Amino acid sequence: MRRTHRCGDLTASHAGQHAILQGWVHRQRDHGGLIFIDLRDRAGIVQVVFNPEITPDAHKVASEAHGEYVLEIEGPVSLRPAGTENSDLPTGAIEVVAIRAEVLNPSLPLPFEVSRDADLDESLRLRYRYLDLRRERMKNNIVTRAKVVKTMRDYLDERGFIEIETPILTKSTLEGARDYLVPSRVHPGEFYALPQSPQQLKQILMVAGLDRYYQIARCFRDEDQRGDRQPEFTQLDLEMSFVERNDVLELMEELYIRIAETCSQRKLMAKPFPRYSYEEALRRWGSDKPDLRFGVELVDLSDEVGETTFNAFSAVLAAGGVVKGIVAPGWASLTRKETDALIDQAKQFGAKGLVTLAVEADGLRGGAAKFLSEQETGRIVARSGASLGDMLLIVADQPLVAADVLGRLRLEVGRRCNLIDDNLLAFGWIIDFPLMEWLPEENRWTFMHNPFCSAIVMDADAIRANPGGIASNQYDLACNGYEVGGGSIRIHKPEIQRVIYELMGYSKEETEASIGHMLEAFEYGAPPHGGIATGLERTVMLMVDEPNIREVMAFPKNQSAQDLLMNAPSGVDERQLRDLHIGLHLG
RNA sequence: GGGCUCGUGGUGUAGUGGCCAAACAUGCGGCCCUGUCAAGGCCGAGAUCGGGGGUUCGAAUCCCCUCGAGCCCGCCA
Repeated sequence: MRRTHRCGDLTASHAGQHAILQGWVHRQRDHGGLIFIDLRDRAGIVQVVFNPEITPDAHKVASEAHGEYVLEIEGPVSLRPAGTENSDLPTGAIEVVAIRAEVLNPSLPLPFEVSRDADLDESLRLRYRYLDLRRERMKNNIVTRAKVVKTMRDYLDERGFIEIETPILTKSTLEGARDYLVPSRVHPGEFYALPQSPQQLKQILMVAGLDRYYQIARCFRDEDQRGDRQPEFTQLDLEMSFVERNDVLELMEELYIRIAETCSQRKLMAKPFPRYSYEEALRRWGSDKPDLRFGVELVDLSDEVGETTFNAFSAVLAAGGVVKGIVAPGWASLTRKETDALIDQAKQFGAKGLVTLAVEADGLRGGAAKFLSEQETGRIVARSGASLGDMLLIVADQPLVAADVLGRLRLEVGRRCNLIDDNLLAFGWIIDFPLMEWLPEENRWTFMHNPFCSAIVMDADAIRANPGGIASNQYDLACNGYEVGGGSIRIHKPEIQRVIYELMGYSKEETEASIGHMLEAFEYGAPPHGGIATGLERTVMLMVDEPNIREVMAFPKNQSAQDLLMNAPSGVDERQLRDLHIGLHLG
């Protein structure tokens, strides 16, 4: 290797050393006489100075170099002349005085500027991802991601975990997201599925006695994109034998504290992480992944309007619903148009409507105000703690709907009122989820977390008798409004596992076809076990304060699941399809 | 599948019916310039305003269709 130093590593302590550097032209400043080039490599930027009177050949190379040319330069590392130091640059005390320069490779004019942090069209960035990744912000994100992964590996290794890989070509599951399928050449008409997570195999590893497993696991889900969702993503997946819920929680909490303290500028809002039951999280913040960085908690106003003649409230209360609200500070000044937009948003979130009541000097203003008695409005204001100039946002609906809609509106309020401190990481555990949830459209039960999650009371008859009322051993890690991860203490007794599938509406045959291999494994001395999986990208997003999962992946796909750099997906050769016994029926 | 927002020189923006045969910054080309660090100064090239159709005396601007992008809802054990 010819290079002697990395550009960004040079400091005053290197002064006097002879350096050979290789890197990219970040910027060039041509003074006609002197030329300055900021040379950049992964470590950073250093100024190189070219003097035409001393080294005319090197100066000529520098004068022809443009942005992103790859240069090799050679010369002494020198303290800068007094008064020309640049304190903004880590290498600003020194410069390299070039005595020789060579263009290793030129660059075409760029489709966008690497040396500038600008908001660019994303399809352009993705098409030229190799240029995008040269930008400071993206480089930092990718480096931080590597640091997070290394922290995870080091930490789990210290605690006796072993990293085990599980197959990428695996079996399709009945429940969950849509699978990515891979046709089998050897078995016509049969398919592998890419794993949505290594869930079943990690449990089988526990049966295998491997005791403490982890994996930085790639997962695939063929669902539509979101800001925090990609078709393929990475999880920290782990599983432990002979543990209880608290063992997993404490293990993960210590890991995430270490990650936050070593990989992020942001500060932990609380440690240890607070724990809230699912019921409390929904009641107070309207979400099972609440953003705990700000208040604006939900208020139950059902009692305050219990006797009301206002039909929108009384009808809902009579049907077993609730009337709940939040206080938006200062929103009494919202225009009619803004208020209408808010109501539309509430409807999009699933509410039948939204009652807005502005707190003004002479009472409450809003469409519903005239239907409420003075006593009622007085009680509402008192209970909610709303002050002059605030606006009450009230939803009357079934408890889950009201909580969900207000939870989303709460985030909107937090954002728009600048109540959120960007510098904070507010982790919290959400525990005591219900084991199962009723699907009215399908007339059956389904699991809340995954079908392998155990109940706190592991009694087959009790579960059968009241599936929705049984508390489970599920736990989620939430942070700043994201679900970072979730896990559970699992079912390790085959007869209990069968009850769950029975409640989900599967026949004995369907159950055997789907998870017969696991049920069989559990007959051979399965240890009690539990684990968790957290999203790596979401973790890194939180550490570097990025709002989008694509910013922490080297080569993400766009909103329509395309890779714009490689141009995937793409058509394939007829011959490949024949080999796979695939015929196309395009609509 | 649905809703919302956006699409103007290479890039990022301004322009919301005539003042626009489109402006600014940056990048690009040329010239000048020996201590800059987003170097500076002067000159120049570069856009049929995503595409198609319509309304109008007149359209980047209004309407319809279409393509593309992003965000959200549905979906996501």
